[in-house]
Amino acid sequence: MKQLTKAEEEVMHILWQKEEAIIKEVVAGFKNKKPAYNTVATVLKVLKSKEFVDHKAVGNTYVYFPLISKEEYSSYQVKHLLKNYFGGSFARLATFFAKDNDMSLEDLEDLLKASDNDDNQ
Amino acid sequence: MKQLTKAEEEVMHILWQKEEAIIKEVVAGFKNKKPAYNTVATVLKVLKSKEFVDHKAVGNTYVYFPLISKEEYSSYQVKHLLKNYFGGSFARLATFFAKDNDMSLEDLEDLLKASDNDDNQ
DNA sequence: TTTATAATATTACATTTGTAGTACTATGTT
DNA sequence: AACATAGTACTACAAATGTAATATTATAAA
Repeated sequence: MKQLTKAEEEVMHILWQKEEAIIKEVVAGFKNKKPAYNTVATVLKVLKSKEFVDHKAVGNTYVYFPLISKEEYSSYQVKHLLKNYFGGSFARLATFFAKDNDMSLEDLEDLLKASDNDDNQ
Repeated sequence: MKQLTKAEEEVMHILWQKEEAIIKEVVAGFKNKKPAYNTVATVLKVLKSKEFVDHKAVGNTYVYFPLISKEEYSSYQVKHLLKNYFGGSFARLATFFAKDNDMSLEDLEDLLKASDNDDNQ
């Protein structure tokens, strides 16, 4: 799987959230500075060529949808991060995170236990 | 902080590992296909302009060294990942990781407890 | 049926990235 | 001093990325 660029990632986040959308809706999905319609169209064309999205004809327009789920891409990202920065060890990442946030490992375990009881988030 | 590209990231990993190095040593640090000397020189120039590395004159040559530690960049990466893929929640990342690796949360906690006793890695 | 509207397709162009050849410079060797 | 060697600097160029203007096409309205 290829890495998403910044612009591509933003568009994907919108598509993941909306599940499917026409170009206009993707533009609308941008929070701050909305890019031009054509800018988004170009990014979507690239994403299509990379097989991250596809589109289907609906009425007289195209509806775009993700081919890669957010979970699949998340998984890829986590693996990359673990492999390249934490020697492939989740424990090492957890330790790092705890230290980086001034927590003890116990704090972190509590946090996990707590989330265990949550309704799955 | 800017994101590192693939080529830049590889060079940074070598510099992080060696702590400092002349260009030739960076080239030697590549595992498989070693890029041309000039390729590495160019990447290093970009990294210098982005303030990821700097160099100092030693004898008649330049020695390159990181300005950003691997830990700082790791921290940035983890934050990005949490923010964009796990709603900023480490617990959610942990849950995802566990599920993605067919582990229960208990397994994960055990794993953390075990690493707790390790010599810090 | 001309005209407006909404959509996609085509084209453009600056910047960044990836890769590297050639030029230049300093120093060590004969 | 002339030459080889090892290093950096300069230049080049294709591909990818980011951004978007303009052109074309297909309907909807007048």
